[in-house]
Amino acid sequence: MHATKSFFDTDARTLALRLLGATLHRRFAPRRIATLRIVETEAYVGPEDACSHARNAKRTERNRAMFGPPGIAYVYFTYGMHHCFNVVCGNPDRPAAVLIRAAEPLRLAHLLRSAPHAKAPTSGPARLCRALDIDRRLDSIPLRPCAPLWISPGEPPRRVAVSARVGVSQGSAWTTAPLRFFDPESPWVSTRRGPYAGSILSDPAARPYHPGLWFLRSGDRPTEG
DNA sequence: ATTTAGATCCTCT
DNA sequence: GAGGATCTAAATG
Repeated sequence: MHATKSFFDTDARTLALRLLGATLHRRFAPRRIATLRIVETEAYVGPEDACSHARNAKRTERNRAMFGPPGIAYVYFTYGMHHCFNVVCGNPDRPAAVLIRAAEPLRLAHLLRSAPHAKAPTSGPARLCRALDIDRRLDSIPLRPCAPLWISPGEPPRRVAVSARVGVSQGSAWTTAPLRFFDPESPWVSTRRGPYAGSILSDPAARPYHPGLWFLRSGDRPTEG
């Protein structure tokens, strides 16, 4: 079983929630495929999102994958040394994507590459890409089975925690929008400090996405454990 | 345990 | 020429 087109063909917030617990497959060679459980995601919801690379629907050479069809990869390079991996969703008129921030290695973890002394080599978007050898060569590729990279549905986490997105530009309401999602029980989550501690999303299905500043009315409970 | 500075270069203005 | 959806090591309390 792999993710069908409709799995990705939805808004970014829905996909970010849907990807928690899903399985990420990285194919290094024909029979060398590492699998990981996705535990942390961020939604970049559309052209109105001031923190998105596709803000104002402005096309550039870098972000062109975000304007492509649902289910392709968007891999970008940043800070002179790091790559980050996103799953494209939405449609060409509403460029949107989900950043994969952390995953738990499940199988063939020995294939992963990491920094010499990294304790949590797949916790954090750039660490994950380093461990999985993801770079711009994989930008825009369709995420389908036997590709270098694909995703299959998995068991959702028991609970979902939500927080502001990490490291996004300051100065707009989008900076603090609750668009980062993670499994509060996973030790592989990248950070839980300060504003990123998160709060429990009591009923994800009951909080449908509405375009605009919907998140300003937020009533989630504080986390514990 | 928490904070800070530096790395490092591609992309866009 | 400036800044970035980050990370690490070093310094500080």
